Amino acid sequence: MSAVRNQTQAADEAIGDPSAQTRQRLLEAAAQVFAEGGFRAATVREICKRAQANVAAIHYHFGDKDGLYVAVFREFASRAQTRYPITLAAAPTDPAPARLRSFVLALLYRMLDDGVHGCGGAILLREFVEPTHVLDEMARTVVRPMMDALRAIVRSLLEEAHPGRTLTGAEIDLHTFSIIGQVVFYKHSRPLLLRVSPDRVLEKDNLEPIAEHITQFSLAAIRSRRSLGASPAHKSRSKRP
Amino acid sequence: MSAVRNQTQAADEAIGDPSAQTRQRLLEAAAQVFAEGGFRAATVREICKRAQANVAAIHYHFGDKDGLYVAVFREFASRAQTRYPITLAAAPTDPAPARLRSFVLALLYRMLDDGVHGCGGAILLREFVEPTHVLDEMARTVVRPMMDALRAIVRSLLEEAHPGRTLTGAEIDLHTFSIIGQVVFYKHSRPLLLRVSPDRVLEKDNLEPIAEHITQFSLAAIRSRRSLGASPAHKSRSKRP
Amino acid sequence: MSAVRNQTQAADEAIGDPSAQTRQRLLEAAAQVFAEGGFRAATVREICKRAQANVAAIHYHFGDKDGLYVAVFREFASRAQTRYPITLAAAPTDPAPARLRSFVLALLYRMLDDGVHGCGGAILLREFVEPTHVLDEMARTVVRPMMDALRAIVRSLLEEAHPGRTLTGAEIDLHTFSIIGQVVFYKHSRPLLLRVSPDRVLEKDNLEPIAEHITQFSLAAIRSRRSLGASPAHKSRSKRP
Amino acid sequence: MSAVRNQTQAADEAIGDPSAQTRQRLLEAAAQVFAEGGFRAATVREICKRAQANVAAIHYHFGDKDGLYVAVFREFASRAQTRYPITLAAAPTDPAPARLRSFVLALLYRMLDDGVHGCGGAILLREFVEPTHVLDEMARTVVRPMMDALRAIVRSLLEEAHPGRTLTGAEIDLHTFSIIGQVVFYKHSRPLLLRVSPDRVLEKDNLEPIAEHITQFSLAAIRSRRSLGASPAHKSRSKRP
DNA sequence: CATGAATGAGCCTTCATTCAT
DNA sequence: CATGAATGAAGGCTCATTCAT
Repeated sequence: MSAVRNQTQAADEAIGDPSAQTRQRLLEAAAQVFAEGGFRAATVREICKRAQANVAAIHYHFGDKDGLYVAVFREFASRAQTRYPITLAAAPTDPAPARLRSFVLALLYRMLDDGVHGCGGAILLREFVEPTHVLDEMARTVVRPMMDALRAIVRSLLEEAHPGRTLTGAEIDLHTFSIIGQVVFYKHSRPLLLRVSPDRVLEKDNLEPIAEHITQFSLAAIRSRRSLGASPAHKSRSKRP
Repeated sequence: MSAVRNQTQAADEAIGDPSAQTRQRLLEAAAQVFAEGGFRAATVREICKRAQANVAAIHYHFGDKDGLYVAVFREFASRAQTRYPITLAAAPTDPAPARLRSFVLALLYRMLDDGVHGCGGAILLREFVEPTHVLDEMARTVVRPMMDALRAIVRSLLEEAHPGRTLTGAEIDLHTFSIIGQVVFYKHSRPLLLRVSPDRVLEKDNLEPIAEHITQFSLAAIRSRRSLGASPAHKSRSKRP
Repeated sequence: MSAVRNQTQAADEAIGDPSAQTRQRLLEAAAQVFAEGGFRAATVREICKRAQANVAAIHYHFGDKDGLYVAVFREFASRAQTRYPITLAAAPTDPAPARLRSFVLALLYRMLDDGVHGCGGAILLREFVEPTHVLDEMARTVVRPMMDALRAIVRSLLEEAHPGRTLTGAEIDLHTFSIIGQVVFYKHSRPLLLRVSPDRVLEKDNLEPIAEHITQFSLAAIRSRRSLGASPAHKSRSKRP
Repeated sequence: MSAVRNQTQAADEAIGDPSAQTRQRLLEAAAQVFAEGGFRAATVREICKRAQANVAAIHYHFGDKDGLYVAVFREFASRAQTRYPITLAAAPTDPAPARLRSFVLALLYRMLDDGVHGCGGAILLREFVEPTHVLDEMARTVVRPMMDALRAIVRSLLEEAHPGRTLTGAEIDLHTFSIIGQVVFYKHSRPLLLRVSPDRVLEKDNLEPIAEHITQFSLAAIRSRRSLGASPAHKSRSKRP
């Protein structure tokens, strides 16, 4: 472990540094392999073969397979955040609906395109199924800020739609999840969609209509008189007026 | 493979048959182990130990580890369908909103209850991340009928809300996915919710409020004048007030 | 580890049991290899090759390399104790000098011949240089009883030689160590003896004269008036009367 | 190998030479690491880390790991001989008993002090267990002169005790070994002593009493009438009163 | 039929060593 | 000259699978 190169040290290196190049090739190859078969199925041999590096290079640069995994994860997380900055999608002064649209769009783009070859998302997805400690990190550094941003948007929208109404945390959360759920569905259920509705699989050319639909669907729901008419409590099941 | 016992043969056996009992114990144990660590991480030794069976028993009953996996999958798929029959959730004659509510509720229950009986859901989830041929089977026999049922409900609702409007397949699909997405979010993103909003993780005691929210949210969205105002085509990006 | 076979279970097996045979071959081969290069240098592959067994057999029978090592150690310790029972070397009623002679003889025999191929001693020796937890076990089960036996003999001899003198523990220990030291020298320093005095290396044909010398040397020392004239304390360095 | 620096060349360098300093640091660090875990367990990386030198430095200064080992060995052998010159322990004109005492004392000091300056003794000990070609060198340059010195002392003592008796080489050797055996026991069996008689482990504060005991014990034995009563031949086994 | 032992491939890791700077 | 990166060979261990009973 002590042989693992200092991360900042590595980051400081010029791009042209041959060492950094190997490190980068390793990172890219690992992303692919991890995405294809998961952490367990991935073999360092396969990764090294694709990166045209020696088996020992991984242990030199990243300490061990785990270290490589974490490095890949962070790499792709930061890339996604750089390319599709969710919180900056819309100016904070924009009206809430525009910010919602920006949010949905950014999230969809990120899911479709995240990472250079779309591996980042696949790896994240695996974390859902078999969480490791990197998921904790992701939850803290990526997901929570993102959710908080959406919560703020949702709160604005609900306050506009229901002036004077006091909003509970549960109400805001449920609306937030309804929006996120719609978006991530296209990522999570992609293998299924490929099999039952190949035409609707999220691609570049249908990303914007899908974003528009989700935005409108959600705006309509939030603005409806009913959206808060029913408290999240049980009595909500009684017939509506 | 030639040593694999004929399945119907096995099914025909009396319940009391010790062979059938072993088979069943194997199935239960395998479900647990597969759910806990995934196909790859699961070891036949661990499964056999829990099932109190011999290492070779798996190969006798199921041919190999793969065969066992498929058997487990089918077993739990059929169980879920028996317990929470989604298509039968509401009488076909019920009004569409009631059928929607039944659908959402059944789906949530199924997702939650999978965990109770040994992780059928967890295993299915893994298929999303790393599809095998059993996912094809699932898509055909389980998901497609379920989606078609929801599509029918959505169609009814949209027709009620927008009489005279000609609905495109895309419109119906997008609405359908918006509903399913909201529901499955609680399953797919559970590990994340546990980390960022532990209070909102789907449990028995908040299942019904969640179902109610999703139903109301979706109904409001569908009934809104705007829900179809924008066609799924690109022009939807024109500025709205 | 859980897969390691129960030891008593293995011991109960008939000698003819093929499983026990493999186990035994493994044990013998391991003894050789461990003796030749030490624990670290020994490779399971080499051991298995010599035992004509598969690499995985070791892990099946002994859990891991460590387990095999411990098993080898115990095997040879118990063999040595069976063949050259030190405490039984002489009847407890024999005169102390005879018991001393028996002790020395047994210890020399054991060192020369211990284990089937003399590996047991080599392995024990390595423990001295690089102690592992098996040395603790050996110290408890083998060395301590042996030393206690010798201590008793020494005490008898000293009491005979110095009637009325109160013996301290230190006095007895120092004499005990002087005897053991003479004996084990032939084992410990064998590689050196081979180089500087090849004629004196302990072999079967000179074992008895060596034993006789050590016995007489020690008896003479113990019986001498001076042997206790000097207390082990510092003042002992003053000139003797 | 061709890259290995000439040793005299290195020795000729001024002390202040950074290259010589590195070489020295490497030597010290290697001594520690070799002593701690043996040749095999020692890694060049660990040695270089402790010496704050580059991984390749070892190969530059010593050719390879083996070369380093030999260098360390020679370094510490010469140091020991400088500090505790055994053959010079007593003036050749001193009476034999005094010379014996000096010898025993010097040997004990050497064994104990090895540990202080970084484990020359520990490394030597390992050679006993797993001799390499450096042991040959040691036997020639260190052990043989030392043994010859003791042999001379023993011969003097025996001649004093048994005037007129013709001494055989075997007789002298056996007595010599009996003395050396007593001394080195405290080094060789130290790990065992730590476990069975922690109070008697050789330390600075009990070194002199131990030396005194060994000296007296041996003197008494040698001077006894019996010490040569039995020739090293077989008839020695005849019963004695 | 069912069991315990055996098999061989493959994985992660570590190490001494060498090669371009 | 000295450095940091790269190399390839093992090593211990695990696993699914298959034999003989």
